[in-house]
Amino acid sequence: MRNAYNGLKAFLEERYKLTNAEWELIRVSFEKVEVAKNTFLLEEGQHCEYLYYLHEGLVRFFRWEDGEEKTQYLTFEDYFFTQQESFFLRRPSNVNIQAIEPSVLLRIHERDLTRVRQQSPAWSQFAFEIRAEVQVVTETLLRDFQSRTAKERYLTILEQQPEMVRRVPLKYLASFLGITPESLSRIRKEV
Amino acid sequence: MRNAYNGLKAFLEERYKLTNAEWELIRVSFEKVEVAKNTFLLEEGQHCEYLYYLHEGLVRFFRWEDGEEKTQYLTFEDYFFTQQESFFLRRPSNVNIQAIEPSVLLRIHERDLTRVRQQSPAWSQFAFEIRAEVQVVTETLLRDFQSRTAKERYLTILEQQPEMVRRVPLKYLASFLGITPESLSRIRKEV
DNA sequence: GCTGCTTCTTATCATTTGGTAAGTGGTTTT
DNA sequence: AAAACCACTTACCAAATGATAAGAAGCAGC
Repeated sequence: MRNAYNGLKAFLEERYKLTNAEWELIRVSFEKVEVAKNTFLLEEGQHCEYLYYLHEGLVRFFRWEDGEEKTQYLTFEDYFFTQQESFFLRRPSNVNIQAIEPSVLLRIHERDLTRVRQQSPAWSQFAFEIRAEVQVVTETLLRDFQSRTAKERYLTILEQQPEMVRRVPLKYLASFLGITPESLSRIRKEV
Repeated sequence: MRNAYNGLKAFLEERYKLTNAEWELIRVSFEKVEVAKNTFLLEEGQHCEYLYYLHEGLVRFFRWEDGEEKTQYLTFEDYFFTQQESFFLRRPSNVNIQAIEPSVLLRIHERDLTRVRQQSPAWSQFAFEIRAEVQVVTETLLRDFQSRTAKERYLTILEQQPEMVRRVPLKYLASFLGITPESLSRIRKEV
Protein backbone atom coordinates (compact mmCIF):
# COMPACT_ATOMS: atom_id res chain seq x y z
CA MET A 1 0.00 0.00 0.00
CA ARG A 2 1.98 2.89 -1.25
CA ASN A 3 2.30 6.35 0.12
CA ALA A 4 -0.28 8.88 -1.03
CA TYR A 5 2.31 11.30 -2.40
CA ASN A 6 3.97 8.53 -4.36
CA GLY A 7 0.58 7.65 -5.73
CA LEU A 8 -0.01 11.21 -6.88
CA LYS A 9 3.46 11.42 -8.39
CA ALA A 10 3.02 8.16 -10.25
CA PHE A 11 -0.37 9.28 -11.53
CA LEU A 12 1.09 12.46 -12.94
CA GLU A 13 4.31 10.96 -14.29
CA GLU A 14 2.39 8.31 -16.15
CA ARG A 15 0.98 11.09 -18.28
CA TYR A 16 3.39 14.04 -18.09
CA LYS A 17 7.06 14.87 -17.71
CA LEU A 18 7.64 16.47 -14.34
CA THR A 19 10.81 18.33 -13.38
CA ASN A 20 12.01 17.94 -9.80
CA ALA A 21 11.10 21.55 -9.09
CA GLU A 22 7.60 21.03 -10.41
CA TRP A 23 7.04 17.94 -8.35
CA GLU A 24 8.41 19.65 -5.26
CA LEU A 25 6.00 22.53 -5.74
CA ILE A 26 3.11 20.14 -6.22
CA ARG A 27 4.12 18.02 -3.26
CA VAL A 28 4.24 20.87 -0.78
CA SER A 29 0.94 22.25 -2.10
CA PHE A 30 -1.02 19.11 -1.35
CA GLU A 31 -2.12 18.31 2.16
CA LYS A 32 -2.82 14.77 3.27
CA VAL A 33 -6.21 13.95 4.77
CA GLU A 34 -7.35 10.64 6.20
CA VAL A 35 -11.03 10.18 6.87
CA ALA A 36 -13.23 7.52 8.37
CA LYS A 37 -16.08 5.85 6.54
CA ASN A 38 -19.09 8.14 6.01
CA THR A 39 -17.14 11.35 6.56
CA PHE A 40 -18.44 14.33 4.59
CA LEU A 41 -15.87 16.13 2.49
CA LEU A 42 -18.38 18.70 1.30
CA GLU A 43 -21.99 19.55 2.11
CA GLU A 44 -24.70 21.16 0.03
CA GLY A 45 -24.58 24.92 0.25
CA GLN A 46 -20.90 25.07 1.12
CA HIS A 47 -18.23 26.45 -1.13
CA CYS A 48 -15.82 23.74 -2.27
CA GLU A 49 -12.32 25.05 -1.62
CA TYR A 50 -10.33 21.99 -2.55
CA LEU A 51 -9.33 19.83 -5.42
CA TYR A 52 -8.85 16.27 -4.19
CA TYR A 53 -6.67 13.39 -5.22
CA LEU A 54 -8.19 10.18 -3.88
CA HIS A 55 -5.36 7.82 -3.10
CA GLU A 56 -7.28 5.16 -1.30
CA GLY A 57 -10.99 4.63 -0.73
CA LEU A 58 -14.23 5.54 -2.38
CA VAL A 59 -16.36 8.67 -2.38
CA ARG A 60 -19.82 9.42 -3.63
CA PHE A 61 -21.52 12.59 -4.78
CA PHE A 62 -25.15 12.81 -3.78
CA ARG A 63 -27.97 15.27 -3.29
CA TRP A 64 -31.32 15.26 -1.52
CA GLU A 65 -34.34 15.16 -3.77
CA ASP A 66 -37.94 14.24 -2.99
CA GLY A 67 -36.82 13.21 0.47
CA GLU A 68 -34.32 10.73 -0.93
CA GLU A 69 -30.58 10.62 -1.42
CA LYS A 70 -29.67 10.52 -5.09
CA THR A 71 -26.17 9.30 -5.79
CA GLN A 72 -24.83 11.14 -8.80
CA TYR A 73 -21.23 10.00 -9.05
CA LEU A 74 -18.86 7.51 -7.57
CA THR A 75 -15.12 8.06 -7.58
CA PHE A 76 -12.59 5.35 -6.79
CA GLU A 77 -9.02 5.58 -5.62
CA ASP A 78 -6.25 6.92 -7.80
CA TYR A 79 -8.27 9.67 -9.36
CA PHE A 80 -9.10 13.33 -8.89
CA PHE A 81 -12.35 14.98 -7.97
CA THR A 82 -13.88 18.24 -6.87
CA GLN A 83 -17.27 19.87 -7.13
CA GLN A 84 -16.58 21.73 -10.34
CA GLU A 85 -19.43 24.22 -10.24
CA SER A 86 -18.49 25.28 -6.74
CA PHE A 87 -14.73 25.08 -7.08
CA PHE A 88 -14.30 26.69 -10.49
CA LEU A 89 -17.27 29.03 -10.60
CA ARG A 90 -17.31 29.84 -6.88
CA ARG A 91 -20.91 28.94 -6.32
CA PRO A 92 -22.44 27.09 -3.38
CA SER A 93 -22.31 23.36 -3.99
CA ASN A 94 -25.55 21.61 -4.86
CA VAL A 95 -24.23 18.20 -3.87
CA ASN A 96 -22.68 16.46 -0.90
CA ILE A 97 -19.43 14.58 -1.17
CA GLN A 98 -18.99 11.70 1.25
CA ALA A 99 -16.33 9.07 1.69
CA ILE A 100 -18.14 5.76 1.86
CA GLU A 101 -15.00 3.82 2.73
CA PRO A 102 -12.14 4.82 5.01
CA SER A 103 -10.17 6.99 2.62
CA VAL A 104 -6.78 8.60 2.17
CA LEU A 105 -6.72 11.81 0.17
CA LEU A 106 -4.46 14.63 -0.85
CA ARG A 107 -6.05 18.00 -1.30
CA ILE A 108 -4.94 21.33 -2.67
CA HIS A 109 -6.55 24.63 -1.75
CA GLU A 110 -7.84 26.89 -4.51
CA ARG A 111 -5.38 29.65 -3.64
CA ASP A 112 -2.43 27.26 -3.98
CA LEU A 113 -3.72 25.76 -7.19
CA THR A 114 -3.34 29.06 -9.00
CA ARG A 115 0.33 29.17 -8.11
CA VAL A 116 0.93 25.59 -9.17
CA ARG A 117 -0.88 26.16 -12.44
CA GLN A 118 1.26 29.19 -13.19
CA GLN A 119 4.57 27.61 -12.26
CA SER A 120 4.17 24.10 -13.59
CA PRO A 121 3.51 23.63 -17.32
CA ALA A 122 2.97 19.92 -16.75
CA TRP A 123 0.32 20.60 -14.13
CA SER A 124 -1.27 23.22 -16.31
CA GLN A 125 -1.55 20.73 -19.13
CA PHE A 126 -2.85 18.09 -16.77
CA ALA A 127 -5.49 20.38 -15.29
CA PHE A 128 -6.67 21.20 -18.77
CA GLU A 129 -6.91 17.62 -19.91
CA ILE A 130 -8.46 16.06 -16.86
CA ARG A 131 -11.40 18.40 -17.12
CA ALA A 132 -11.99 17.27 -20.68
CA GLU A 133 -11.68 13.69 -19.50
CA VAL A 134 -14.30 14.20 -16.79
CA GLN A 135 -16.57 15.81 -19.35
CA VAL A 136 -16.20 12.71 -21.51
CA VAL A 137 -17.10 10.47 -18.59
CA THR A 138 -20.18 12.55 -17.80
CA GLU A 139 -21.27 12.51 -21.42
CA THR A 140 -20.84 8.76 -21.55
CA LEU A 141 -23.11 8.37 -18.53
CA LEU A 142 -25.65 10.67 -20.15
CA ARG A 143 -25.50 8.75 -23.39
CA ASP A 144 -26.14 5.49 -21.60
CA PHE A 145 -29.20 6.95 -19.93
CA GLN A 146 -30.48 8.13 -23.28
CA SER A 147 -30.20 4.86 -25.11
CA ARG A 148 -29.96 1.93 -22.73
CA THR A 149 -32.11 0.30 -20.07
CA ALA A 150 -31.14 0.12 -16.42
CA LYS A 151 -30.43 -3.57 -16.84
CA GLU A 152 -28.04 -2.95 -19.70
CA ARG A 153 -26.27 -0.24 -17.74
CA TYR A 154 -25.96 -2.53 -14.75
CA LEU A 155 -24.52 -5.35 -16.84
CA THR A 156 -21.95 -3.00 -18.34
CA ILE A 157 -20.82 -1.97 -14.88
CA LEU A 158 -20.72 -5.60 -13.80
CA GLU A 159 -18.48 -6.37 -16.73
CA GLN A 160 -16.30 -3.28 -16.88
CA GLN A 161 -16.12 -2.22 -13.23
CA PRO A 162 -16.98 -5.29 -11.14
CA GLU A 163 -15.18 -3.53 -8.32
CA MET A 164 -18.04 -1.06 -8.20
CA VAL A 165 -20.64 -3.75 -7.66
CA ARG A 166 -18.60 -5.31 -4.88
CA ARG A 167 -17.77 -2.15 -3.01
CA VAL A 168 -20.79 0.11 -3.44
CA PRO A 169 -23.89 -0.60 -1.35
CA LEU A 170 -26.82 -1.60 -3.53
CA LYS A 171 -28.95 1.34 -2.58
CA TYR A 172 -26.28 3.77 -3.75
CA LEU A 173 -25.69 1.81 -6.92
CA ALA A 174 -29.42 1.72 -7.68
CA SER A 175 -29.66 5.47 -7.25
CA PHE A 176 -26.60 5.93 -9.48
CA LEU A 177 -28.38 3.82 -12.12
CA GLY A 178 -31.51 5.92 -11.74
CA ILE A 179 -33.72 3.12 -10.41
CA THR A 180 -35.07 1.97 -7.04
CA PRO A 181 -33.16 -0.54 -4.88
CA GLU A 182 -36.05 -2.98 -5.42
CA SER A 183 -35.65 -2.79 -9.18
CA LEU A 184 -31.92 -3.37 -8.97
CA SER A 185 -32.52 -6.30 -6.69
CA ARG A 186 -34.87 -7.77 -9.27
CA ILE A 187 -32.37 -7.20 -12.06
CA ARG A 188 -29.69 -9.00 -10.10
CA LYS A 189 -31.98 -11.97 -9.59
CA GLU A 190 -32.74 -12.19 -13.29
CA VAL A 191 -29.10 -12.25 -14.36
CA MET B 1 -30.69 40.71 -36.84
CA ARG B 2 -27.31 41.78 -35.70
CA ASN B 3 -23.96 41.00 -37.17
CA ALA B 4 -22.31 37.79 -35.99
CA TYR B 5 -19.17 39.56 -34.76
CA ASN B 6 -21.23 42.02 -32.78
CA GLY B 7 -23.06 39.09 -31.27
CA LEU B 8 -19.83 37.48 -30.20
CA LYS B 9 -18.50 40.73 -28.81
CA ALA B 10 -21.69 41.35 -26.84
CA PHE B 11 -21.61 37.81 -25.51
CA LEU B 12 -18.08 38.26 -24.21
CA GLU B 13 -18.50 41.80 -22.94
CA GLU B 14 -21.51 40.84 -20.93
CA ARG B 15 -19.23 38.72 -18.84
CA TYR B 16 -15.70 40.09 -19.19
CA LYS B 17 -13.80 43.32 -19.69
CA LEU B 18 -12.22 43.30 -23.13
CA THR B 19 -9.54 45.75 -24.23
CA ASN B 20 -9.65 46.93 -27.81
CA ALA B 21 -6.53 44.96 -28.59
CA GLU B 22 -8.05 41.80 -27.14
CA TRP B 23 -11.21 42.16 -29.14
CA GLU B 24 -9.28 42.89 -32.29
CA LEU B 25 -7.26 39.72 -31.80
CA ILE B 26 -10.39 37.71 -31.18
CA ARG B 27 -12.20 39.22 -34.12
CA VAL B 28 -9.53 38.44 -36.68
CA SER B 29 -9.17 34.90 -35.28
CA PHE B 30 -12.78 33.97 -35.90
CA GLU B 31 -13.99 33.08 -39.34
CA LYS B 32 -17.61 33.46 -40.36
CA VAL B 33 -19.47 30.45 -41.72
CA GLU B 34 -23.01 30.34 -43.03
CA VAL B 35 -24.60 26.96 -43.60
CA ALA B 36 -27.85 25.63 -44.95
CA LYS B 37 -30.25 23.48 -42.98
CA ASN B 38 -28.97 19.93 -42.43
CA THR B 39 -25.33 20.79 -43.12
CA PHE B 40 -22.83 18.70 -41.18
CA LEU B 41 -20.25 20.66 -39.22
CA LEU B 42 -18.52 17.50 -38.00
CA GLU B 43 -18.84 13.80 -38.72
CA GLU B 44 -18.07 10.77 -36.60
CA GLY B 45 -14.46 9.72 -36.92
CA GLN B 46 -13.23 13.16 -37.90
CA HIS B 47 -11.02 15.35 -35.76
CA CYS B 48 -12.83 18.47 -34.63
CA GLU B 49 -10.55 21.41 -35.44
CA TYR B 50 -12.83 24.25 -34.50
CA LEU B 51 -14.49 25.92 -31.58
CA TYR B 52 -17.77 27.43 -32.75
CA TYR B 53 -19.82 30.41 -31.73
CA LEU B 54 -23.38 29.91 -32.94
CA HIS B 55 -24.79 33.30 -33.75
CA GLU B 56 -27.98 32.23 -35.43
CA GLY B 57 -29.63 28.87 -35.87
CA LEU B 58 -29.69 25.53 -34.16
CA VAL B 59 -27.36 22.56 -34.15
CA ARG B 60 -27.67 19.06 -32.82
CA PHE B 61 -25.10 16.51 -31.69
CA PHE B 62 -26.02 12.95 -32.59
CA ARG B 63 -24.55 9.51 -33.06
CA TRP B 64 -25.62 6.28 -34.72
CA GLU B 65 -26.56 3.49 -32.37
CA ASP B 66 -28.55 0.32 -33.02
CA GLY B 67 -29.31 1.62 -36.49
CA GLU B 68 -30.86 4.79 -35.11
CA GLU B 69 -29.83 8.39 -34.73
CA LYS B 70 -29.53 9.37 -31.08
CA THR B 71 -29.61 13.09 -30.46
CA GLN B 72 -27.35 13.87 -27.53
CA TYR B 73 -27.36 17.67 -27.36
CA LEU B 74 -29.05 20.65 -28.85
CA THR B 75 -27.39 24.05 -28.99
CA PHE B 76 -29.24 27.26 -29.77
CA GLU B 77 -27.98 30.57 -31.04
CA ASP B 78 -25.77 32.85 -28.99
CA TYR B 79 -23.71 30.11 -27.44
CA PHE B 80 -20.48 28.20 -27.97
CA PHE B 81 -19.94 24.57 -28.84
CA THR B 82 -17.33 22.10 -29.96
CA GLN B 83 -16.80 18.38 -29.63
CA GLN B 84 -14.70 18.56 -26.51
CA GLU B 85 -13.20 15.10 -26.58
CA SER B 86 -12.02 15.58 -30.12
CA PHE B 87 -11.05 19.23 -29.90
CA PHE B 88 -9.29 19.22 -26.55
CA LEU B 89 -7.94 15.68 -26.39
CA ARG B 90 -7.31 15.32 -30.14
CA ARG B 91 -9.28 12.15 -30.57
CA PRO B 92 -11.61 11.19 -33.41
CA SER B 93 -15.10 12.45 -32.72
CA ASN B 94 -17.74 9.94 -31.70
CA VAL B 95 -20.62 12.20 -32.65
CA ASN B 96 -21.90 14.13 -35.64
CA ILE B 97 -22.71 17.81 -35.42
CA GLN B 98 -25.38 19.04 -37.77
CA ALA B 99 -27.11 22.38 -38.24
CA ILE B 100 -30.82 21.65 -38.27
CA GLU B 101 -31.72 25.20 -39.19
CA PRO B 102 -29.98 27.56 -41.59
CA SER B 103 -27.23 28.85 -39.30
CA VAL B 104 -24.66 31.58 -38.99
CA LEU B 105 -21.52 30.71 -37.07
CA LEU B 106 -18.11 32.05 -36.19
CA ARG B 107 -15.38 29.50 -35.77
CA ILE B 108 -11.82 29.59 -34.51
CA HIS B 109 -9.21 27.02 -35.47
CA GLU B 110 -7.36 25.19 -32.73
CA ARG B 111 -3.99 26.68 -33.75
CA ASP B 112 -5.35 30.21 -33.43
CA LEU B 113 -7.06 29.51 -30.16
CA THR B 114 -3.75 28.90 -28.43
CA ARG B 115 -2.56 32.35 -29.45
CA VAL B 116 -5.75 34.04 -28.31
CA ARG B 117 -5.65 32.21 -25.01
CA GLN B 118 -2.08 33.35 -24.41
CA GLN B 119 -2.61 36.95 -25.40
CA SER B 120 -6.04 37.69 -23.96
CA PRO B 121 -6.56 37.30 -20.21
CA ALA B 122 -10.28 37.88 -20.67
CA TRP B 123 -10.53 35.09 -23.21
CA SER B 124 -8.42 32.83 -21.06
CA GLN B 125 -10.80 33.37 -18.17
CA PHE B 126 -13.79 32.90 -20.42
CA ALA B 127 -12.45 29.65 -21.88
CA PHE B 128 -11.90 28.36 -18.39
CA GLU B 129 -15.34 29.25 -17.16
CA ILE B 130 -17.41 28.17 -20.12
CA ARG B 131 -16.05 24.67 -19.83
CA ALA B 132 -17.20 24.55 -16.22
CA GLU B 133 -20.55 25.89 -17.32
CA VAL B 134 -20.96 23.19 -19.96
CA GLN B 135 -20.02 20.61 -17.38
CA VAL B 136 -22.79 21.93 -15.14
CA VAL B 137 -25.31 21.70 -17.99
CA THR B 138 -24.28 18.12 -18.74
CA GLU B 139 -24.53 17.18 -15.08
CA THR B 140 -27.98 18.72 -14.89
CA LEU B 141 -29.14 16.61 -17.82
CA LEU B 142 -27.65 13.54 -16.18
CA ARG B 143 -29.33 14.34 -12.89
CA ASP B 144 -32.70 14.68 -14.59
CA PHE B 145 -32.29 11.27 -16.20
CA GLN B 146 -31.42 9.78 -12.82
CA SER B 147 -34.41 11.07 -10.95
CA ARG B 148 -37.20 12.11 -13.27
CA THR B 149 -39.48 10.49 -15.82
CA ALA B 150 -39.50 11.40 -19.49
CA LYS B 151 -42.78 13.18 -19.01
CA GLU B 152 -41.39 15.33 -16.23
CA ARG B 153 -38.34 16.16 -18.30
CA TYR B 154 -40.52 17.08 -21.25
CA LEU B 155 -42.70 19.35 -19.12
CA THR B 156 -39.64 21.12 -17.77
CA ILE B 157 -38.44 21.81 -21.28
CA LEU B 158 -41.89 22.99 -22.27
CA GLU B 159 -41.87 25.40 -19.38
CA GLN B 160 -38.25 26.56 -19.37
CA GLN B 161 -37.32 26.33 -23.04
CA PRO B 162 -40.56 26.39 -25.04
CA GLU B 163 -38.44 27.52 -27.97
CA MET B 164 -36.94 24.05 -28.06
CA VAL B 165 -40.32 22.36 -28.45
CA ARG B 166 -41.29 24.71 -31.26
CA ARG B 167 -38.08 24.51 -33.23
CA VAL B 168 -36.83 20.97 -32.76
CA PRO B 169 -38.52 18.19 -34.76
CA LEU B 170 -40.29 15.76 -32.48
CA LYS B 171 -38.15 12.80 -33.42
CA TYR B 172 -34.99 14.63 -32.38
CA LEU B 173 -36.57 15.86 -29.19
CA ALA B 174 -37.75 12.34 -28.32
CA SER B 175 -34.27 10.97 -28.82
CA PHE B 176 -32.83 13.79 -26.70
CA LEU B 177 -35.29 12.80 -23.98
CA GLY B 178 -34.25 9.16 -24.30
CA ILE B 179 -37.63 7.88 -25.51
CA THR B 180 -39.25 6.89 -28.81
CA PRO B 181 -41.15 9.40 -30.95
CA GLU B 182 -44.31 7.39 -30.27
CA SER B 183 -43.87 7.81 -26.52
CA LEU B 184 -43.31 11.53 -26.82
CA SER B 185 -46.37 11.79 -29.02
CA ARG B 186 -48.40 10.03 -26.34
CA ILE B 187 -47.00 12.31 -23.63
CA ARG B 188 -47.99 15.37 -25.63
CA LYS B 189 -51.51 14.06 -25.99
CA GLU B 190 -51.83 13.50 -22.26
CA VAL B 191 -50.75 16.98 -21.32
C1' DG C 1 -25.22 -13.43 22.43
C1' DC C 2 -29.38 -10.46 22.18
C1' DT C 3 -31.66 -6.34 20.39
C1' DG C 4 -32.67 -3.10 17.20
C1' DC C 5 -31.58 -0.93 12.96
C1' DT C 6 -30.46 -0.93 8.27
C1' DT C 7 -29.91 -3.25 3.96
C1' DC C 8 -31.42 -6.33 0.80
C1' DT C 9 -34.83 -9.47 -1.19
C1' DT C 10 -39.26 -11.02 -2.81
C1' DA C 11 -43.96 -10.57 -4.31
C1' DT C 12 -47.94 -8.17 -6.14
C1' DC C 13 -50.08 -4.66 -8.63
C1' DA C 14 -49.82 -0.01 -11.01
C1' DT C 15 -47.53 3.07 -14.16
C1' DT C 16 -44.36 4.18 -17.71
C1' DT C 17 -42.25 3.20 -21.83
C1' DG C 18 -41.19 0.17 -25.93
C1' DG C 19 -42.48 -2.40 -30.22
C1' DT C 20 -45.38 -2.99 -33.88
C1' DA C 21 -48.65 -1.67 -37.05
C1' DA C 22 -51.75 1.25 -39.23
C1' DG C 23 -53.45 5.73 -40.46
C1' DT C 24 -53.28 10.91 -41.33
C1' DG C 25 -51.32 15.00 -43.17
C1' DG C 26 -47.87 17.51 -45.36
C1' DT C 27 -44.10 17.94 -48.66
C1' DT C 28 -41.28 16.65 -52.49
C1' DT C 29 -40.60 14.21 -56.85
C1' DT C 30 -41.87 12.96 -61.08
C1' DA D 1 -52.10 15.65 -60.39
C1' DA D 2 -50.32 11.29 -58.88
C1' DA D 3 -46.97 8.96 -56.44
C1' DA D 4 -43.65 8.49 -53.07
C1' DC D 5 -41.81 9.92 -49.10
C1' DC D 6 -41.53 11.66 -44.23
C1' DA D 7 -43.10 13.29 -39.73
C1' DC D 8 -46.32 12.67 -36.58
C1' DT D 9 -50.31 10.33 -34.36
C1' DT D 10 -53.06 6.63 -32.48
C1' DA D 11 -54.01 2.06 -30.76
C1' DC D 12 -52.86 -2.33 -28.88
C1' DC D 13 -50.07 -5.36 -26.36
C1' DA D 14 -45.47 -6.43 -24.17
C1' DA D 15 -41.61 -5.26 -21.26
C1' DA D 16 -39.39 -2.43 -17.82
C1' DT D 17 -39.67 0.02 -13.74
C1' DG D 18 -42.14 2.10 -9.61
C1' DA D 19 -44.83 1.73 -5.20
C1' DT D 20 -46.04 -0.71 -1.45
C1' DA D 21 -45.66 -4.17 1.85
C1' DA D 22 -43.65 -7.93 4.07
C1' DG D 23 -39.93 -10.82 5.33
C1' DA D 24 -34.84 -12.27 5.51
C1' DA D 25 -30.18 -11.21 6.23
C1' DG D 26 -26.45 -8.53 7.85
C1' DC D 27 -24.45 -5.33 11.18
C1' DA D 28 -23.81 -2.20 15.27
C1' DG D 29 -24.51 -1.24 20.05
C1' DC D 30 -25.27 -3.04 24.35
